Amino acid sequence: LGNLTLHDVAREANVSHTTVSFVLKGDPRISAATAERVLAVVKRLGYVPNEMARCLAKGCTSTIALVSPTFSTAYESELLRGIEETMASKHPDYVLVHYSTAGGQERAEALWKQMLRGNRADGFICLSDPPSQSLRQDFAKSRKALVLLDDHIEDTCCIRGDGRLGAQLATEHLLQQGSRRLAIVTSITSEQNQPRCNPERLETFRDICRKSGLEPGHLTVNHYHPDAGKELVSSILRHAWDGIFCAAGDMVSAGIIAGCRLHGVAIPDKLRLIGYDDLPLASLIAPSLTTISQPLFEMGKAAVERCFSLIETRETESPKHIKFDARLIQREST
Amino acid sequence: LGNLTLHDVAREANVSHTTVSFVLKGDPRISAATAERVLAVVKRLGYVPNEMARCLAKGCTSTIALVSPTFSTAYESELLRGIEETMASKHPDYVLVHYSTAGGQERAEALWKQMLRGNRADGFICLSDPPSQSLRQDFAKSRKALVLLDDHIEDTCCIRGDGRLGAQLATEHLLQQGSRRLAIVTSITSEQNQPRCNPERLETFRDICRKSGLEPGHLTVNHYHPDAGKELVSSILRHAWDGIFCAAGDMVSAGIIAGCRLHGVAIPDKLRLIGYDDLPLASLIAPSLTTISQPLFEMGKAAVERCFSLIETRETESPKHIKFDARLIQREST
DNA sequence: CTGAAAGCGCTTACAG
DNA sequence: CTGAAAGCGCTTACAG
Repeated sequence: LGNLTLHDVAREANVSHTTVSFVLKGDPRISAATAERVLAVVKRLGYVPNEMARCLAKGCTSTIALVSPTFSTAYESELLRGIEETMASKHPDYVLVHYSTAGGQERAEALWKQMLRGNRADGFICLSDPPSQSLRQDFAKSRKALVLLDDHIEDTCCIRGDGRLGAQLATEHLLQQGSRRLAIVTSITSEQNQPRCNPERLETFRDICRKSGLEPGHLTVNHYHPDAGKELVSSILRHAWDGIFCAAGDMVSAGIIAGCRLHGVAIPDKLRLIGYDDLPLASLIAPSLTTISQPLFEMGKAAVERCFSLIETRETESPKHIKFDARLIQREST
Repeated sequence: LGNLTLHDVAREANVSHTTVSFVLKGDPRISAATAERVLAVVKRLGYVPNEMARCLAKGCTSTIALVSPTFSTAYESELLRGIEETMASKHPDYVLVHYSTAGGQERAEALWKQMLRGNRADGFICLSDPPSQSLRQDFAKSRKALVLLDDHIEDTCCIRGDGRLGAQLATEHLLQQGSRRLAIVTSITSEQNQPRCNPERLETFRDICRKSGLEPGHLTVNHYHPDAGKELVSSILRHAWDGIFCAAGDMVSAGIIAGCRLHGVAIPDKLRLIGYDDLPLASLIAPSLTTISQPLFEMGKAAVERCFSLIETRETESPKHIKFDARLIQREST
């Protein structure tokens, strides 16, 4: 509706619309003089190509899609920053768009199909539950790049933190500090697009406990919110746990601390607590939170880089898995 | 590349590709029997229409764009939730995509043009600095819906919290509690896509201070991070402020509290502090934070609703400004 | 150095 | 009740 097209520019510049198209993509066949004239018209008219038409004709999109379970996750903040900044600095010509799979398994599946078949992006960076296997095959077929974060599926490129190391550091630290009744807090793996649990952390925790002759406890939450942590406290008291590895993250940990204050449970004297992620929050609450830190910014950067290397080389070789370090940040809660 | 098209479905179902298109959009002209047959083929083949082609042909996109200064802002979390959930429940047929204007004024401007002229969405919900006036005129011309959050530009539809009320509640509360040396903390309005300052909060704070015969102080931060708050503390001590209204939000407030602990400043005895936003954080830190709460979820919902009413009615009448309430949540910091 | 033509995969009057 | 045809705004061999 009143939108400028290539033809408007062409008419104004007295060339064919093909020439305008060539100028815009910098084709060397067009003489400098013509190019300059066309560019001047483009600028004067404020012409911007219609992306839809361009994509349809070219078959690719110049956009990368970031797919996460929700738009509003605090813990991913650094990860997103890594992704954003790497995109902006290394691939300024690409647009990064963010999709949320919120709304249940079915919606998520439909969204993946939309994105994939609707040809909405050239590459996909996924923080959500990974697409199903048949969808992944579609990805491979359609030669779209797919990078999974915090996951480990053999047939797909994955970037993740070292959950085994993180859990090991946390569990051994609790033992060292003298805790003997240990429990882990994880989120629940579920169909409903709810938080999922990192199995590496859980397994490692259990292994180490059992090797030490202890029976590991297991508590679960179904969302990453302080309230979920608060609600855990009565159960923690009932079982008399004295060391909690909150693999569900710092937000839930903060809730546990708040709940303990309400119930008069002294941290770290009666209960030691370790979180995961090292959010800014961790050093602000009282007592401050011992936690496992991952290089989230770097991981985001790596995801973008892998994504583009998949796009550029169209590798078909076995997908690379990249694992990042984890370290323990000790604070007052242990 | 090997992607299914309407023609593949048509061939398989022994109809014309027009018929398939009609079936897909539920045109009543197609008999139930034919429709069923076609739908079965669609399902069997796993056909999904190419969005790019569809958009090009239709001229609209079935997508709403959310535009924010970064993907990773904690304070907007509830706002985003309101937007997301309203989209998912009320407009499941639409796709919500999130763009970030991070990377400076120029990139932002280019992105707006891309989005607008590239025809990437039918409606835009903006949490960033608003597009320039000329861009806004382009929006009007191209009949794209534009809704601004937390802004107040006459020619455009805006959803915002009541900054005057919030500032009034905060300032009067500080005075009531006995503070006499008041300062406000705001972020900086800048070209660089950095945090911007809400002028209503600043003006109201100053007015009330002056009416009470006090000279208002003004501190600024350039990002919404606890560290920025921490750095403010030495300046706070130097000026001996005893009441701070941190209009820059709870994250910065949390940093001020942390900084005060380091410097041994007792809150609220020596310094009273009020934040803005009522993040989960506010009740978790120690001392817990008195703050101004806005109905962020509702505001997000309203933004989506306004956006669709603009799309549906294509109103040309004067744009509506909607203002939401603010209330004071008193906790330990005052 | 430049242009006419076909095609990307859809939608939608229009005709039968 | 169904189909042939034009068109959405680009790109890109191909021809001149």
